[in-house]
Amino acid sequence: MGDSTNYDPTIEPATKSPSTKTGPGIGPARGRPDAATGENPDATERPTRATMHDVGRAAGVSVKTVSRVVNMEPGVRPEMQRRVEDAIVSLGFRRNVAARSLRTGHRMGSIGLLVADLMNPFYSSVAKAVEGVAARHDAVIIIVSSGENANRERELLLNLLHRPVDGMIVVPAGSDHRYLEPERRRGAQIVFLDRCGGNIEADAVVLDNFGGARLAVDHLIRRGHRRIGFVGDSTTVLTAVERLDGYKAALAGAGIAYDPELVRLGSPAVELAETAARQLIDVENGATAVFAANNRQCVGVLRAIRESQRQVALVGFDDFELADLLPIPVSVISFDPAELGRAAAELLFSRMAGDARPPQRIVIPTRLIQRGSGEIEA
Amino acid sequence: MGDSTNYDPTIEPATKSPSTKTGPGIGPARGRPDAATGENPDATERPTRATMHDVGRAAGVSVKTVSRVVNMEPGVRPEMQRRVEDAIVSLGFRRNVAARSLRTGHRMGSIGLLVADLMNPFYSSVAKAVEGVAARHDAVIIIVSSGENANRERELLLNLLHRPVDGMIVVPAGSDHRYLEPERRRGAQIVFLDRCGGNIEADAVVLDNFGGARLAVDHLIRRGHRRIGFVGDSTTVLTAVERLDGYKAALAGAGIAYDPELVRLGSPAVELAETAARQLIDVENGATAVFAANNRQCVGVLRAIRESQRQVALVGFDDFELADLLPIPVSVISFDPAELGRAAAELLFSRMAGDARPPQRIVIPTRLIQRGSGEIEA
DNA sequence: TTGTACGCGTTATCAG
DNA sequence: CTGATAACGCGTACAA
Repeated sequence: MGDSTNYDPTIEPATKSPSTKTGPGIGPARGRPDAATGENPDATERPTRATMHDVGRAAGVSVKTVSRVVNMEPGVRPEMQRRVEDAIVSLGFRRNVAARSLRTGHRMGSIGLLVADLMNPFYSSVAKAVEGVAARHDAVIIIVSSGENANRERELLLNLLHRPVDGMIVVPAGSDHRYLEPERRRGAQIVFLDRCGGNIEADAVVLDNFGGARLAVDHLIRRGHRRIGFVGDSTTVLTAVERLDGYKAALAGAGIAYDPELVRLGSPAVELAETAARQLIDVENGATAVFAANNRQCVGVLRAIRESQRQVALVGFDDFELADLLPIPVSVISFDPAELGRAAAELLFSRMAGDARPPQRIVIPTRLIQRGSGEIEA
Repeated sequence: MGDSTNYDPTIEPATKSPSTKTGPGIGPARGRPDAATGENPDATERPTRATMHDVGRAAGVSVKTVSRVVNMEPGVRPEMQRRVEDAIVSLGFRRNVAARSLRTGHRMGSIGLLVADLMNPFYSSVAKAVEGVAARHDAVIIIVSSGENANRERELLLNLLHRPVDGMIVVPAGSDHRYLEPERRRGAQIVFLDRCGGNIEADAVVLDNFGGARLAVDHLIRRGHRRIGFVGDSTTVLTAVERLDGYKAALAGAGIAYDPELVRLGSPAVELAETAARQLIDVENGATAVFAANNRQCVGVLRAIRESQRQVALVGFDDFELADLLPIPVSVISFDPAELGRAAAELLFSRMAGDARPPQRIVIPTRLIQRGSGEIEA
């Protein structure tokens, strides 16, 4: 799709005037650095970017010397150095990263970050943390979002890997990443975040989903609840499975039978979660407490509870701003999303620097924050 | 800074084994496509990425034919087409975007997006919208954040423009962008978002800051308030000035004297805004209402009001999630951040496609949403 | 219809 | 210490 809207159309030539340099056409132009050492008298405007050749010509040196200065290689006479540096600033020269990477193998100074939804604060925090680490390594991040679509994820991943980027941090939507095996063999560095990759041995930085969910449900059970609802992602998402397992384990630990009627799984949209929660609490013998397995769904459940007449306890997974300012402050399983991003980014850059340890699996701990909503008694 | 932590160190050679192809060293290697048409018997693993040459060799055709297939140019015999396509999938070949752009002028299929803070929902929404438009044009976005630092902004901007990217969307932190003039003359496309660029004639997509602020304060005045506080950004930020002007205009329209004591300007950090708001309301003859000029500061004011004993009216600029679920639902000046991002991105892509109209200035309207907090009477 | 010979801007090799 | 020159992977005249 999107072919007709591609901005790489054939109309371009009309816009761009034929380059004023590099000679009139084919053939070995600029073979000689132009005997005239002074200014160039022909051009009133310079439509093209300055290259190392331009800098060299302006400074009266060869490209290699310019390259040496730019890359801070040793062995350049101070005077040359200064001449080149002056030319660089006066021409506004900057190294072309694309051309550089072409030559050196692959170091674009960019890493890819694939998330599900940029607007989710969880991913924003991750992105910010990743960007921070990247900046310290003089790299930038290319962010794309899959919208939880496995096909799109695959397309974007392969696209980015072949741009190429130096490495990738991936919050996977799909569950089968065998297609990345060839890329990894070719040296692509990939770190999974929040969820492990499927059918692939790769680094991953994840949360203690099981433990966190168990903690939440244990807490509700201790408050006397026995009919505890679960609103979470579809089980195609690994984290959802783990959180559901934690929920089940807590119930089992208290001798409470698992009731599928109290479990609602679906896409992490606020509206859907709200509907689901309504079905759990606004019924006879409904849930007296709900565990919301992610931040979006927690908001949905919150809205459902507000509309309802009943006092329903709630614990969410993933903290959110203003949770403490609500009429009934929301208790949550909390962790630091930035920590996830940071850990993943550090691991990635360490890999790119040559770290060849076997695939790591880093688990970020979670903890319970009591604010009121989870402390409502049954 | 960051030199020592650069991940482009000299240790790399140890990691990468000398390429198994491209011949043993200097000289015109691969001048002949290797008479052996079948498989290559030497390598047990392939550490390098497949190139068009590899595909051509595997399919028994020349690079040009591969290029034709890849770019869907006409004039390739169906059989060739199939052979090439088979080779492409079996080798996992993808066009190297960097190399391509090097040749064709500059079309990296990537645009830069500079924001102040990725974690601010406002910028997240913008980023998501921009990414959506970019995706429809088969482009990706490189996101960097300035942290409201003008020097860093300049560094990042020039860095990105010389990577190169095809275009940039910029939420400026600095107030002087003359350094972008040369870049623009060289054909760089730059669209400013939320705030206009300084000392430069360029496209901009902005909000009706003046009108929105005036609307908010008018509303409070109509409720009988005469001591209305203002918490906003430092006046180095243009939007802050405009919103302050709107505030002043509303006061003037009602014959209320402007009192600098009621105005607090500073960085958009929640904690700072909270402190500032406290100074406005927890004093004798303090403000009975507050206008918070951005979403972060609104949260700060909210916290201050909650801690205070007094009933203080509040209107914020920029809506936020859960505003309607708070004990006193927050009235806001609302607009669609996604609309800003969309408009800026569409304009940018239109420019890149050759649109040469004079610089545009697109203003996104704002409106008041009444929820309760702004309707508290004086 | 297909292949050959460049050149894009940079880095690396090897002579001067 | 410095410079000529060959790649890197791809697209484009032009020849075959």
